[in-house]
Amino acid sequence: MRHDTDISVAIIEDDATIREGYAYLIGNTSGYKIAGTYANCEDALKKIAHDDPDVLLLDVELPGMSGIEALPKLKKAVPETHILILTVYEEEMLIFRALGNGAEGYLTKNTPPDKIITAIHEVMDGGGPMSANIARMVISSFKRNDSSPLTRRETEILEQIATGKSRKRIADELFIDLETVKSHIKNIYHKLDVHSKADAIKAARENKFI
Amino acid sequence: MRHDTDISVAIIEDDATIREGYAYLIGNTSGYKIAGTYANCEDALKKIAHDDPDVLLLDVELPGMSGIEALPKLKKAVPETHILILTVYEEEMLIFRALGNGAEGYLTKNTPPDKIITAIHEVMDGGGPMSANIARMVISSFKRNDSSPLTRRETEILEQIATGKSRKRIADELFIDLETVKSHIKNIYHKLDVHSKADAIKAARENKFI
DNA sequence: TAGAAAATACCTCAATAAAGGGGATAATTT
DNA sequence: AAATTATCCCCTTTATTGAGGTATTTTCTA
Repeated sequence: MRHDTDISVAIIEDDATIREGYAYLIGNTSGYKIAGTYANCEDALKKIAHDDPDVLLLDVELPGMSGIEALPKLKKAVPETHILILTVYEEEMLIFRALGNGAEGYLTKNTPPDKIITAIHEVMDGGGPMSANIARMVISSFKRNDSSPLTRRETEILEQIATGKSRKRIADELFIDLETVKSHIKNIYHKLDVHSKADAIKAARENKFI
Repeated sequence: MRHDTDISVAIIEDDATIREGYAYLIGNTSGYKIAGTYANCEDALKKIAHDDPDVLLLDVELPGMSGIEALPKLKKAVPETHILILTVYEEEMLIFRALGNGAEGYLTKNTPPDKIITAIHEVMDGGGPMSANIARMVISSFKRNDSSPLTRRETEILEQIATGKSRKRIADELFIDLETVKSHIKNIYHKLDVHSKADAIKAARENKFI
């Protein structure tokens, strides 16, 4: 039985078998209906405003425009639609680019059917469904390196430098002398074996010291 | 029945009722056992190395040392233990500080018992269990503002500035003239209504333009 | 409680970067 | 065709940076 309150779902996926599989799964789940299915982003961008789905399942590797490239355009076409990435790719770069471009969830393709349905519901409900390993990667991206060579004060000062503040301003805000800040920076550079602000920030970020 | 392969769980929670409730739940679930329960972090830090749990459920609001302060010390005491935050607090600041300090999951206290058990298993398995709203906050933290006033090039240059690079270096790396970079910066400052690097970075970060 | 580590402050120096102002003209996009 | 974006050029003045030192006080921690 179909209701007006059914959650409408659209799919962008180039593999016809997979696409129809998902459509079959969702179309036959009570409370859900299919608003449209598209084999590529170009096609989707033409039709999606009319179909206006509640949730869009988006593949990232597609012929033509990639799912990630299409994200901002899709967001513009259907701002209310919740976009859920559904892909085999698990590279950090892709995940963070997808989330940065407006994806509200990220599932890998080994996700069992019932979890996909749950995720659709969750994203509608203000959640951020992620596969377990994706969630761990996302959490890891926050984690500081607990064996940093920098002292607490040095870390604090390098963080301030990374916000673009001048040494003078940092000194003022930390209520210490400019010369003290300069000493700390000197020590930071020695420890990180760098000779410039940019290199220090780069080294510290790569190693999660800041 | 208890096995050597049971997942051992410890709990730091000041409310005795809640603490014993969790202990009862976990102790009576097949495949799980309680390694220890503590009412505060000071107490936990004394005993946890001996109890050596696989997973630690950690409250953030505690008398004495807070859970977040204790995180690095706990990590040091039991580096192999997976730490799962279990709290009523949902402030962004707390969440990001907890994850930055080594928490591998974040659950709110309305999480039903079966989900807590699942989360314990998940964190052991390399996942990053989070309550739905926490996951959304975490995902949102990655999302760029799609109505930035900055052009693509301006955004790119401001990102480079935020890495601490000099204008000259940015010009070299983008294969454009120093004067071009200066023009872009001029326009960025105008658009963001700021008069310095630090303020531009701050404004852009706050508004998720970069 | 002694020694180590961290944080603090001071000095000099040359080189570079930043910020603000004024322009102009290609190259894209819409 | 108009608007936006990207590019390049000139000027000035002040502020910042990075590198070389030394030295004191405070705070851990073994």
